[in-house]
Amino acid sequence: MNACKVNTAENTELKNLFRACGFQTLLADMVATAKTEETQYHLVDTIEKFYEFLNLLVAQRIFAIDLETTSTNPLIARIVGISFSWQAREAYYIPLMVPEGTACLSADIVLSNIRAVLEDKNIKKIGQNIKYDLLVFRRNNILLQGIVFDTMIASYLLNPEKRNHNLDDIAFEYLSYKTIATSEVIGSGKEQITMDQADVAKVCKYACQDADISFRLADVMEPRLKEGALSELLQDIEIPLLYVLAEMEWNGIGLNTHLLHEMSDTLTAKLQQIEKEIYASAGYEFNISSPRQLSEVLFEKLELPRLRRTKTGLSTDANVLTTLAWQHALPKLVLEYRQLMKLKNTYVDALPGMVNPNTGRIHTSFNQTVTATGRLSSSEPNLQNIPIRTEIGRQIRRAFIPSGNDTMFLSADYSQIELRILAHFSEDEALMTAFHQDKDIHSSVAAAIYGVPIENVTSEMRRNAKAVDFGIVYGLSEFGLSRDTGLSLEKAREFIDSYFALFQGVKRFRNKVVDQARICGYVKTLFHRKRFIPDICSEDKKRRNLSERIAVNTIIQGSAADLIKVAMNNIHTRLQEGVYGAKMLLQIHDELLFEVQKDTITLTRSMVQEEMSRAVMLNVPIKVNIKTGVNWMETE
DNA sequence: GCATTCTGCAA
DNA sequence: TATTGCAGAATGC
Repeated sequence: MNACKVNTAENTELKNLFRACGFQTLLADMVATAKTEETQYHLVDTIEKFYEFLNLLVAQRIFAIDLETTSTNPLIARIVGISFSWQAREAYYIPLMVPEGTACLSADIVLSNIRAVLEDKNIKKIGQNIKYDLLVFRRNNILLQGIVFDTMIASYLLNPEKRNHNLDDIAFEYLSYKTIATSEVIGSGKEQITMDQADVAKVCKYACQDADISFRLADVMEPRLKEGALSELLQDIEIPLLYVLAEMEWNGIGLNTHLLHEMSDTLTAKLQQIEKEIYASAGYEFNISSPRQLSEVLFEKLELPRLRRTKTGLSTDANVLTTLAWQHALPKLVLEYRQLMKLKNTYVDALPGMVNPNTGRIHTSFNQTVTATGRLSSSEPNLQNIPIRTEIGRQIRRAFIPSGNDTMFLSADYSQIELRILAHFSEDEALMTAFHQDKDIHSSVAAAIYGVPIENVTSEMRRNAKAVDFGIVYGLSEFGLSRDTGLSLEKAREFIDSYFALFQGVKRFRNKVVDQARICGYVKTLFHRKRFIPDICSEDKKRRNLSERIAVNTIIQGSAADLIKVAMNNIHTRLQEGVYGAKMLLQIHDELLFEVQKDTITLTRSMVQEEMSRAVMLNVPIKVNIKTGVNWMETE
């Protein structure tokens, strides 16, 4: 049998996988391959064929669609071709870009003829990472509608911990199908497709395969989702959300690059100054950014105490340096240097380069299939970790600006949403009461633990209580708590004990979660998002403990993620009423940032407030704080 | 060039 | 030796 080409590394990997599953069969016999399967892939490259194709297309109620493009960035990409499949092992490819000198259908004619089908919400579409296609179509003034299935999202819901949800991996997992390697068709896959590298027939084969596989996957994955009670989560939350995320990515956010350039110059001057002081303090010049060279200075030259080790040497992280700062001037200088260098390299200097030349704005990617808990992630650039905690860092937020003088930012954030969800699940009397009475939750917890009236809670008491509240959400240990509060291990243990004595509902909830996880092997969120916890019964205490923390945290963090996704969908629907003059720009886990027309700001404010608060009914109130400002710093 | 390690930013 | 992420610089292969 002629199995497809598999490189050595992949081959070994597959064999190991099969061994792990107890299979002895030869690799070649196990895997269906592109080369041994009968497929009918049609190249639609003449106007006659296109009209034939069109006749078939308009008769379909559901099909898979896939775009070949010139770039991985949908806001730059141009369409190379479009593939369709509405029957297993059969697909059509319409090239829109071909080698120079070759004839090709006009993109205008093709797009204008298929537009009605693409924009018909009653004609169902399937895709792999279809948010991408949605954005590329939008650049071509086509508003894709009727999306009912995304194989990437389906794979994510079936196993959110999987690292790759690319089509090749999913096809192998659910269809035992080994695709033609992309590299065989168009090179490394990261390069742009140029017609010198690949002729149309090859691209056709690859494009048709993707649409075909996507179509077949939907068929296989749908029952799997039903089995896992995940269909509603996909249809009611994730698929509608994909449109919202595409809209947010499309909108982008304005950046005052001039301000950032000024900040960069200031930082450069400060850094040079600190650098000089560090060299003077050390006695010689070295690379401050190199942990290895720095530890040589700190621990060999200056003979400062060696506080903590890493895998490869001595740690020089902020904790270590803060402790060492008591004994020597250098660690403090390095801390300052590191802080400024971090801000400069990661934000101040990097962000201006991410501005899209066509729109003059920053367009992040919101990834829907990355986190194990159901949260979104943001990348290129990550706009979910813009500094806020230190004054100098916070200044960076001033550079994020609304598009014009008639617009402002509006930010809306959930107040203590994770603890409210904890109160909801645990039905803890004390916690529920505190929220019903709208008490400051950390002060309230401090008052209970220290046994003082809430007005007598000191800032230190509150700080410690806050650390425990965080700890509960993350799954706490006395070590972690003592590390965070500076309390002794003994004190930290006492603190935790008294917390659980007072909040017995929380204790019961934790035990219940762990028991459930042991029994079914997974935990579920508010909207039935699942995460498997295979190590929950591990013999290894460390792994077991980690699994228990993961179990508790996933329910809380994941439910909070579900909740804000529902709110985003509902707000998006409301915004389409058209009376608001507002755009959703960013989601930062418990916060939404909007750009709003000044004259509709009151209206938008109350709508956002309403939709976020009523996204789901908990047994405690949901509180939302809303602020407006002329830049992102002013809305904090 | 690519992967790993350390570091540090956010919720 | 607290949960989830992304990214830059140094470093090693």
